[in-house]
Amino acid sequence: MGNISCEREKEHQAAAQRAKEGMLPDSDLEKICKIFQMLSDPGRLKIVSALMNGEMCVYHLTEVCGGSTSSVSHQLRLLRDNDIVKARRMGKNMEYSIADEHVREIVNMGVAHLHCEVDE
Amino acid sequence: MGNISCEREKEHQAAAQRAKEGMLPDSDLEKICKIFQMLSDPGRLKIVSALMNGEMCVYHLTEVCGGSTSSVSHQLRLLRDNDIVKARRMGKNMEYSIADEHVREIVNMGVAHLHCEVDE
DNA sequence: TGAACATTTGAATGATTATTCAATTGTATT
DNA sequence: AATACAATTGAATAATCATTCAAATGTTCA
Repeated sequence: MGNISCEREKEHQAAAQRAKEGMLPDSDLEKICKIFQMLSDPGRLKIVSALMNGEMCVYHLTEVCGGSTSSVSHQLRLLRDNDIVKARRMGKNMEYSIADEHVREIVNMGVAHLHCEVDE
Repeated sequence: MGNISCEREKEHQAAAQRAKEGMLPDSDLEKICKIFQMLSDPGRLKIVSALMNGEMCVYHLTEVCGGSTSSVSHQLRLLRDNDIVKARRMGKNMEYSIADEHVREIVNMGVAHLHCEVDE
């Protein structure tokens, strides 16, 4: 190994060393991935960004986001299982809302990245 | 439509109204999704978080992240095509690095979410 | 030019995933 | 209890995706 010839070899080995030492355990990486995965489908992201405006029931979510009640419900189940949204029953309806502030921040960060285009 | 009976019906309609008015166009939603999608695979997230420590070549990335050179290269291609990382050639090697500050922030946010557990 | 190194590519496989449709559960109303 | 409304579920299909292996490209050095 290490048979690499490159001017900046030292910096790279140092970076590699830091990366190895600081690398999160796989279990953590998988948890983080799950959050991103939940936001990586247009339909789900639409639901989440709709909920950023306040609590809503499935009926309204379907009206706002389009698609069938069933597909919205399936998406909500995934979002719920992965703690992106939370739900509570109010009579016949289920009220969905954003699970916590972190989710808001992550989504807002995605939106921010959209507007501020690439630097290089 | 609108035949919903629920105590908080007014709030929900207001939220739905705001959501409709403020909803990002599909093209924007898809762009944001792409970013999240890139970070939603453990292998890719590992690569990205390794690169948070500094520029590295494919050889070192493979050493740090595991897997085959080929799979790392395939993942890097996706990350590159979607502006998560950037590359430049240095002699025989390709040097990869994080594309911009936004990517760093989004990843850091994911890590932060990990430590600060659910509020409710 | 040829040999060795570093990385990329393409095609193929198997695994995950979103959506649809039909059937079902839970709740309120009469 | 029966009806209607709201949401969920499960199975099936089609689409997307990560990984592998073998072959190819680009680069340096003798």
